[in-house]
Order: sequence, then structure tokens, then C-alpha cells
Amino acid sequence: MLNLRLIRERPDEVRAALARRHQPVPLDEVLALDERRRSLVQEIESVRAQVNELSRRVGQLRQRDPQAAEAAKGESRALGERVREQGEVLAQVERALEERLAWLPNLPAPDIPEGVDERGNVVERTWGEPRRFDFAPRPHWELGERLGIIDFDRGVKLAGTRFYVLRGLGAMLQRALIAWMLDLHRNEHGYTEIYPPYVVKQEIMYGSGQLPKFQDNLYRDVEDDVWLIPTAEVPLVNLHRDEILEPGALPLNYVAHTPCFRREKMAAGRDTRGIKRGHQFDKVELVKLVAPETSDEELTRLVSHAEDVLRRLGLPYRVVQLCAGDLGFAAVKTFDLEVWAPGCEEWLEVSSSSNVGDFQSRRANVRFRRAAGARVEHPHALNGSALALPRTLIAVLETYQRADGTVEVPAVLVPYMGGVSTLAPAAR
RNA sequence: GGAGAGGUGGCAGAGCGGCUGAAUGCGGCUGUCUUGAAAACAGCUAGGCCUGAGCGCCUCGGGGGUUCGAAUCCCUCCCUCUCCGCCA
Repeated sequence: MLNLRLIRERPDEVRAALARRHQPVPLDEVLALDERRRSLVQEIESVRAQVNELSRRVGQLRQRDPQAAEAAKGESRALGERVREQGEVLAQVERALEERLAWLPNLPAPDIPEGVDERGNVVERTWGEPRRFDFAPRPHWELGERLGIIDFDRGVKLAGTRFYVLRGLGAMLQRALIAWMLDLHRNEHGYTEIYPPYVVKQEIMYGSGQLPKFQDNLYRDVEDDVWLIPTAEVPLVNLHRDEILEPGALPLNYVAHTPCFRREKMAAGRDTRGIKRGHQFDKVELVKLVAPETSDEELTRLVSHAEDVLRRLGLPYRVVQLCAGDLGFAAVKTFDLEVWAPGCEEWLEVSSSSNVGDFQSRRANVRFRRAAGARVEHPHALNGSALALPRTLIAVLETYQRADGTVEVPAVLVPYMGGVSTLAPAAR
């Protein structure tokens, strides 16, 4: 949610910033509705003040001068009627305004690249050398089936297209990755581990910006009106909803592992091969709530924490900065990490880290105080995947495969695999 | 799921339908005193809205209603607690 006051006071700046996204935005409607709302509020409040004054007088007069009291009552009643009528108009205007406001994306940071879509993204740097093979590396769907660790057919049998089953050492390898990543972020990067609900109420989805715009991509239980989370970012960002954080509470650093559920309506038909894009996948997510002036440097730190995972796994990757036109709805600035998958021969987005400024804390009504008695402010929020499991799994399998079709387990994961250091076909 | 009790400020806890945005206590902040601290005393101590300051408006779990006027009465939903049932 953008600050309405900012839109009102500096509409041209806001308009210019939003234009960089290359999407139409109904800013003029917002301004007109705001104008209308303010004039209605003024009118209603002044009439209501009169009603309050009259009521006070009725209270004083009712013993002393019943007749005058009755007169005041009549006057007040008429005014009250007016307040009610105008109040309904105001409610309509406010609903319309909130609706428009809810659809406005965040303002891109001034220092990010210009661009219309992903073609405008900029590769910041790369790490590691893609491995050279003296045989033709297989894609993970072949490796997975030959090893008996990825079962596509039975996934479809159980839940339909875009679902799969991990089996044996495949399931174990994912679990090892999860446990190892959580430990890394907790022990070395200073995050607090959270186990959140995997379903949330509607207003929680609104708070992190998933609703109203991305309704089509969410799963939902209509009977209880709860929504399956598409990322742990949703519950984590809303953890302190409607709270005023004590001085000294920031920065808050959270890590959570959750499944993520996405209907992928917008990406229908894309990436249908393998486990790159499914309706259900696991992810280890990092979320920070920080003082506004620190959020830019905190983003750098967050990205480095995600990078650390790839480095320790020995997986070559590149850091991509998103241009203004490719930025997510809530984001101010975003860096993606793309890992090299030698089997399918593409760069896979395993992580996306964003500074969202106060966009989410405004929507979720999260506030903090710098000192006792100081005014309340909205903290900045940041989120980043570290990492998304299926794509990490793809990179591990394809990178560490051998000519005979077995796969070496990266050294850091062996202790988490109960000592297993090789994925082989017969293994259970 | 059934029965009962209850939801008021950071916490505890009052509140005949009218000067109660809310007594009182605790906690917190500031000041006096003190070398310093404690104690004592005094003051302050919710959030939000608006041509931004005006003896302005809103909020006592959410929403709706009655009334000139609702924390206080009515309806409804949500949540918490106790007991019973069920259960990973």
C-alpha cells in the first residue's frame, strides 16, 4: 500500500515512479476519490460535532427545562439523519478508494535499471565456473527416474498435472537440504526459526500484497475462507500485524521452511517438464523487518545469505538485478539468484530477494517506535528465498551427476544424509 | 462438537445510558531531592483521521441495531477460559 498522503502531496513524483513499471495505474481516480473523501469527512465531522454538542445540552436541560430539551432533541435528530445519509456516501467513496489503492504497486527504487520486462534485467556478477563434463550431462527428470527418486506418473495419479512424488534418497536429499539450510541461517546468519500456519485468513493475504491482485494464483478453502500460502513470506510478514514493536526490537530476522502452493494459472503451459515449476513446492524463506534507513544495506546482506547457500553447495550462479519493468508488485528493489543447471542447460531462478520498503508493513499495520514515547513508524520489510527446494535439487542432481548415472552428495549434506554420499539406482 | 463464564488502556482492574478516551493500582518516561542509586514527592504515559491543531472527529473484541446521546441496552459473528465429549 502506498502512502496516500504521498500520492496527494507529490502526485507527479509518484506518477513518474510508477510509469517506470510500464503498467497503467489509476492514479487520477485515486486523487479524485481522495478529494471527495476529504470533503465528505469535513462535512460529516462538523455536523457530528453539532450533534454531540446538542446531545450534551439535552443532558443538561432534561431536568431543568424539558421543553428546551425536546427542541434540542428534534434538532439533533434531523442533523443525525444527515450524518447517516452522508455517511453512506462516504463509505462508498472509501470502499472505492481502498479498492484502487490496493491495486497500486510499490514505487521502484530510483537506482534500479530501466526496462520494460525481464529483458531489461542486469547480470550483476557471477560466481563459480560451470562444470565441464566429459560425457553428456542428463537433465534431472532422466536422472530422477533412473535413480527412482522422482516419480512423475504417481504424482499426477495422486493430485494431477504439475505434481510429483519424491522417493527414497530423493525425498531424503530434499529433507537434508531443508535441515541444513535452516541450521545455516539460524546458526551462522542469526535468523530466528519460525513454524507458521500453512493456511491464512484473507486479510493476511491482503497484508503481504498477494490479494487482491493475485487471487487467481492462490488455492483457497471456500468453506472456512482460509488460503494456502504461496510462500512463507505471507505469514512471516504478517507475524507482527497490528502490533507496535518496542524500541530495540528491530531488526527482526526470521527463517521458515514451508510448502508453497501455487495454482500457476499465469504460467500455464510453461516449464511443464521436470520439477522446475509445480503446484506444490518447498522453500526456505528469509524475512527481515528493519529500520527504514537500513533496508538498502539489509537487502545486500539478505542476498549474501542466499548466496552463501549456493557457495557452500558449490553451485555456480549469477546475481541478476531486476529492472523497473520486471519488478514484483510489492518490491522496491529485487535481486534474483540464478543457478546453472547443466542438464537442462539453463539458469534457474532459485532465489528472489526484495526490499519492499514500508509497502507491506503499511498494509499489515506493523509499526515500531525508535524510543519510548517517540512517534510510531512503519518498518521496512525484506524477503528472500534461501532457497527454493526443487530448483536447488535440480542443480544438485545435474551438477553432481557422474557418467554412470549416479550422483555425488555435496559434502555439506552428507552428515544430514546419515552418511550417504552417493545416490545410486538400487539404494533405498 | 455440547454446556457455562468472559472479552475495557503495556499489565491488573472499576465503570446508575449523559462533563468517561475512560476511576484506581502496577509498570514506563520526565523532573525535584541525592556524589550516584533506592525511597519519597510532582507531572506525563493509547492509536488513528482531516483544507493538520480544533475546548474537531473516530475507536472500550468485529459488525449491525435502539436512542438526542451507548464502554454501558438489543442482535450477530469472532476469540479466550472452565467443564464434558472426541482425537493426531
